[in-house]
Parts: sequence; structure tokens; C-alpha cells
Amino acid sequence: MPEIRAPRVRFAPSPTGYLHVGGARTALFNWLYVKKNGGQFLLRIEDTDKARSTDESTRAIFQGLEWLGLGWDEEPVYQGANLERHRADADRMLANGSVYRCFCTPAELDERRKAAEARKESFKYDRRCDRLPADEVASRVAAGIPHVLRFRVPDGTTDWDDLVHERIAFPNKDIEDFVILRSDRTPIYNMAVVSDDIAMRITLVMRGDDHISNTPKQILLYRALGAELPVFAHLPMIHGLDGKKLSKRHGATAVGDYQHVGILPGAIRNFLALLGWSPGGDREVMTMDEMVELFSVDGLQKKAAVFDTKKLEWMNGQYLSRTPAAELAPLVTPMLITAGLATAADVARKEEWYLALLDLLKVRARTTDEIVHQAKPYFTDEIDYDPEAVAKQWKDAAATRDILAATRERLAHTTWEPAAMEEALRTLAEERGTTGGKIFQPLRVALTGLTVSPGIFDVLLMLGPDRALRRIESAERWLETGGAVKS
RNA sequence: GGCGGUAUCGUCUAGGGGACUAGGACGGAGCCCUCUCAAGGCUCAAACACGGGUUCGAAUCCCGUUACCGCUACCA
Repeated sequence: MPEIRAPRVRFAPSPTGYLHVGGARTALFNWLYVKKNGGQFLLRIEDTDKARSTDESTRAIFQGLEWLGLGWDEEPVYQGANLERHRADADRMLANGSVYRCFCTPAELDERRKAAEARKESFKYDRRCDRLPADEVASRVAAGIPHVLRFRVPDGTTDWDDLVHERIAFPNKDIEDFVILRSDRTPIYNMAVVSDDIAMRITLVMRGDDHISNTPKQILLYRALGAELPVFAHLPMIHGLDGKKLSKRHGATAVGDYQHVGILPGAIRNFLALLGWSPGGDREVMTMDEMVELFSVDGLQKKAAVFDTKKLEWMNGQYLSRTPAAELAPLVTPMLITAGLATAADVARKEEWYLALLDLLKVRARTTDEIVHQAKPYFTDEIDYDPEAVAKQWKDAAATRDILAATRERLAHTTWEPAAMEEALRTLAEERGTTGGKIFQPLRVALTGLTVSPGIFDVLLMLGPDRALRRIESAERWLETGGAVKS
């Protein structure tokens, strides 16, 4: 498939909820295409459904796109503002004979539809109003009888070369004479979309493949308006683990949800890019620049993809590990503050220490949430002992207390430097006829309350002698009193 | 029901007639490393929906069947 040079593309969400991952993926592909081929990525807010559209969700969409790094090129277009043009275009088609007035009421239509269903027939508008004599139409219009505008679908076939599906064809006999303007003179979706796409000079329409059956109707509209056709590309849907279209019941579907649980924008972008597209070969983790470089419609998939959060988390872990602490800090700090673990001033005061800590924690975390959780022992004075850790590493209270006391004593007289500390504790282990692990593990619980942490000497280093020693002492007391006294 | 779309490991995918004993990644199992976890390294289990063609040769091309998805409004 030839690439389109300097394409003008658009992402056209309805502001009826937050930015959905499916929408985000569509926006990403449009964006990548434009960056690869040079052109404009435009935004159109399809807010013609006043009842469901909200400013709040428009803001959420902007915010979501910005977070993902998908900037747009011109002022966003609000579909609702183009009502007059939509009407004018519809009237133009009425004037050139592509469209006719239909006086059938919704109630009548509904009745006929139900009757057809009862007969197990498929319902299609029978064009009865198109057969009305001209003077009859004129007198009804003069009498102010409400009516819609319907498109008169010609004979033949409507087809196009889809960028992802190749040729798709619809016999026109299967396309109903669809309404383009309601009786209140507001446009129907397909009318508004085509009018706007023409006005915005869109040359490539890339959207979800749930729009495939809208496409022949839209092509008919372009022709009736004498406009040049854009190229169409229909992307596969994103499904949940059960193979059904992704929805709320599959858990988080809004981009913002992932932002809030600590997914990095780069990670979800990379993950989303791989849903329905492949650069070929074994490439998986890619920077935005690499994705732009590699992007091609040839790598687009026809099949729906399942949104697997496990792989997203893995991807995020990859990004977390590769992101420098200095870049992670602005993301993690607010979460630390919200969690009540630190203030901005705390963090600023010991920046070097903080960045070192982030470097230790990021490699073993899959989300920034996990980093915050793991960071707790380094910020609070009081720690809780994880019952599981106690059960596993502090089985014998007396013996543990004894070993902790000995450990504390050695540490108190050791230079606070990893090699020296390791040497001291390994010697202690040897003297006691045991292994390092038998000392490190109980010590880890004393220091962090957890079974999981960075290497024990890193923990010691981050905690510093005063706090570490005090904490071991608290653990000893806790063990002595059988857990009655909090650390 | 009608119309349209799709079909490679559980999942994301590579594959564009012979290089396929079908590759990689996530997830799973196991081993190594090791003070825990993660990371990393290694190993294993795991797929061409089915049936017909075309061809010397089909995961790859064609047809049919099946399954799944989407659309079928004076919604978007």
C-alpha cells in the first residue's frame, strides 16, 4: 500500500466519557502515521449528542492525549459548532436531487419495523415518500408537516480500497435510504462526519472497524457533495480477555485509570502500539521515535486484539527499569506526598539519597504504586511487621532476638559501608556456624517489616546507622514482648 | 435474520509458496544466579479453526463450512 504524502488525519472522539484505551490506540496510530509521513494530526470533538456530551469529558480527552504525548496540530474542531454547514450541505444535496423529504414518523417506522421482524423479514425503508408527487410534497412542506431528509441510495455497488482490509464492497441494494437530517434539522452522524471531514480537508480517515458499515454511506455522501474521497483505514477493535469488546466490566478501560495506578505513558503507548500493529520481526520495546520510524500500514493487523494487562505491567516494568531516577522522581514524589510518607521539602532536602533509593526500588517494581509501597520503610519511623514475614523469618522469637542483638552489636562497631558491613555480618555468621542468609533475612524483617526489599546492605545504607540500629532494637523489644509493643 | 469483517501457542505477534522440526514476547512450569524480591541467563509445555481445491510443494493463494466480532435508529 502506498503511503499518503502529507496526510491530514483526525481523531474524532465523542465527549461522553473518559479517553478509552481503544480511542487512545486509534489516536496513536493516526499520530504515528502523520509523524512518519509528515502532515497534520487534528482533533474533532463530536459533541452533537448534547444529552451525553460533557465538558468534563472533553477535558479528560485532552488531558489523556497530552499525557500520552499525542499533541495535535490545529485548534480542536467542535462538531456542534458546525450545525449550519451540516444543514447547508444537506440542503445542497436536496437541491441536486441526491436526497428527498420523508414524512414518515418515527412511530410509523417503528411499527413497520416491528411488523417486518414479526414476519422474520429484514426491514428496509420502502422509499414510499420518494414516490410522493411533487405538488403533494410542496403542499406538505407548505403546511409545515415535519419531515426528515433521506439519501436516495443509487443502484450499483459501493467499494473502496481500505488501507488495512484491501477492497471492501457493499451492494447498494443492502444500504437503506438513510436519514441525514432529522425533522428538527439537526444532522445524523454520517452527515456531520462527512461534512466536517470535507471541511477539514481530511485525506486519510483512520478509525475503528466498527465504522466499516458506515463507510459506504459516507462515500455516497462525498460523491453527492462532489467532494474528493479520503483514503480509509479501519483498525481492528480491542477486546477484553473474554473476547468481547472491551468495556467497564473488564476493569480499567480509561487511559486515566492506568495513569493513576502508576503506569508510565511511554509504557502504555508502547503496549497500545503493539495491539494491532507490529514493526515486523521481534521488536517490542521501542521509543516513540523508533515507533515513528518503523510505523507502516503494512504492519497493521486485521484481527481484533485482546487487552492483556499482564503484558502491560511487564512493559511498564521495563520502562520503570530504564527510566532514570531523576525522571521518575516528579511522578513518584506526588504519590509519596499523597500517601503521607513525605513532604516536598523532605524529598528536596535529601535529593541525592532519594534518587539513589528510587534507583534501588524501580528495578523491582512494575508500577509506581509498587515503588511507593516499597518506599515506605525509608520514610516512616514506625513500621509494621508483615505477619507473613514474621511467620517465615522470625519463627523462633528468642533465637531471632538473640541474632538481632548480635547483629546490632557488630553493626554498631562497623564502618557504615556495604563491604565492611557484609564482612562483619558474614564473620558473625561463620562464628555462629550459620550462613549469611540466616542473618540477612530476619534482619530484613527488622529493618523493613517486609520479606521483599533491595539487597540488605543497600537497605542498611539507605536507612543510615542511627535509624537502622534503632529499628533493630525495636524489633528485639517487639520479639521480647511477643508483639505487644509496636516498633 | 440481513449485510460486512476476522481466523497462527491461553494472550500480543513473526511469517507474504520451499529457508517451518512454525520464530519471538507476555503469562505458566523448572533450573541457574542469589541475603529476599525483581532483573538477567537457560530449559520445557503450548498454535497454523475445519474441509475441499490450485501447485512438484501450502501457515502462506482460491472456494466452502464453522466460530467469533461489528453494523443493522430521526445514537455516535
